[in-house]
Amino acid sequence: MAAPNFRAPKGTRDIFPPESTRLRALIDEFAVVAARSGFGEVISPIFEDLGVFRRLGESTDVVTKEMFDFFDKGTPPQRLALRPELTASICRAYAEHRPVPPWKVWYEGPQFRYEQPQAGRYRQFTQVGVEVLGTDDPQADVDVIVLAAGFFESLGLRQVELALNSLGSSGHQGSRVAYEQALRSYLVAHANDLSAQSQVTLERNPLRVLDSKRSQDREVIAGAPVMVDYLDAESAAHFSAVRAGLEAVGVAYEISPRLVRGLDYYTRTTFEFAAPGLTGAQNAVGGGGRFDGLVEALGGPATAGIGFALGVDRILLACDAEGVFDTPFCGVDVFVVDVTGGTEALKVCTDLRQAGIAADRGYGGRSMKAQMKLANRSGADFAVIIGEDELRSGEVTLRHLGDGTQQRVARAALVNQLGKKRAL
RNA sequence: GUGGGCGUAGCUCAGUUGGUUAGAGCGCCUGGUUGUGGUCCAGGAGGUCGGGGGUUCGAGUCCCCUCGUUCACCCCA
Repeated sequence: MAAPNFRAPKGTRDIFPPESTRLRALIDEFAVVAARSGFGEVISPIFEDLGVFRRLGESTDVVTKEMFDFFDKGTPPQRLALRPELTASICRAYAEHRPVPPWKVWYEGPQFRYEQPQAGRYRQFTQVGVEVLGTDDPQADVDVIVLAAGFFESLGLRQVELALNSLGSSGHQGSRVAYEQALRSYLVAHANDLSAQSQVTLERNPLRVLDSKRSQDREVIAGAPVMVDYLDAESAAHFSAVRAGLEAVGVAYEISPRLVRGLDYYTRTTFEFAAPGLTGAQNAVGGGGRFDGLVEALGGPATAGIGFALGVDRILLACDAEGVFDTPFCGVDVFVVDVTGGTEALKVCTDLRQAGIAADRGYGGRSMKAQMKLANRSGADFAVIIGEDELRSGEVTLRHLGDGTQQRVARAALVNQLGKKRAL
């Protein structure tokens, strides 16, 4: 392969049609589903003060080693970072502007993590998500989960599995603290049977050990105390209300007592969507939970929050695996072939486009044969052909590219004709 | 950050134990007479074999480094 001077940076890629069309369609579908549940879109900056993301927790990899951070040109320079996720940005926006709760927002866009790329894992990736701030009503949790499940369904995905857990309340009196202590002492007692990596993880955050996929750790983890047994009364009630809500609307789920999400801010409800159709280890297509302390950690008022983020790139892979959500058509309706110099194509295309008909034409005054090839490739149903004859008589030839039939049509009647044919 | 696989035309790939001007299919371009695509036929363009260094009379083929990619760990979407 020739060696171009530049390539897309590691872990990033260029997305061309028709894949880009499909990605856009997926985001559009999400926008429709979210709006239907009363969510409005928030467009926040792609970079933030590094401190915003520091609040995600100093024991998370996302914060400690995966941040794309840099200094701006101010005096003194400000330390900024490309967003590794959007929940923190949304909470910062809430703390800054104090919208009236409950604040229901959805978002979409690129996020950045300096990781080792892999199938379904990029340094720049796209997520869609929602957050509800300002209520800890368990039915908000349910609404949010049902929204995600409904979105998967609207794409045609059938095999997405929902795993549910509660991490209990955080804070000094919270049940999470009691559980962490119990878990830590259990794991410490069995440390000799854990893998070396898990022993390191244990120091940092015992909860994360539950996430280990190493076979060596399996036995110890299986015997570990379970969060659900340590829930305080309030958290337990919240959890069973969420479960009751899911059952009321018929959304299937599985309690997954070892589901630990990677970001430290999660409290109480946590959940994850997995697509078993995806090969490899990257089969989580989305996840979320409560982050009741995050707004406060960012300097805002004590505010409950619940939300999720879905990985667009992985969802598309899951759609491929199930053979659903086909790439939408991304061609034009009509292709104009002009062998009289091109000015007629210019005029006809302009007329068609003004009438709302997608039209394209060839450039460079190529032969009719070459232009017909372009017409064929464009995906258009019709070719409008303009030669010297048509030019003289004020007509065009309208050719149906499917069956090859064609007819002469007066120039003035073209838009009308096409409108009628397209309606068929 | 750690380990394994891979890296030949735009795409998917062949390239014998290192040996003459590096190939195929698809795609692209131009033709197949006088204005017509999608099928068919014939031509053509396009590669310093990811990049750099080394071994050798000679390397796409061997060695080292590097970059990218892929799989796994880690982590997460």
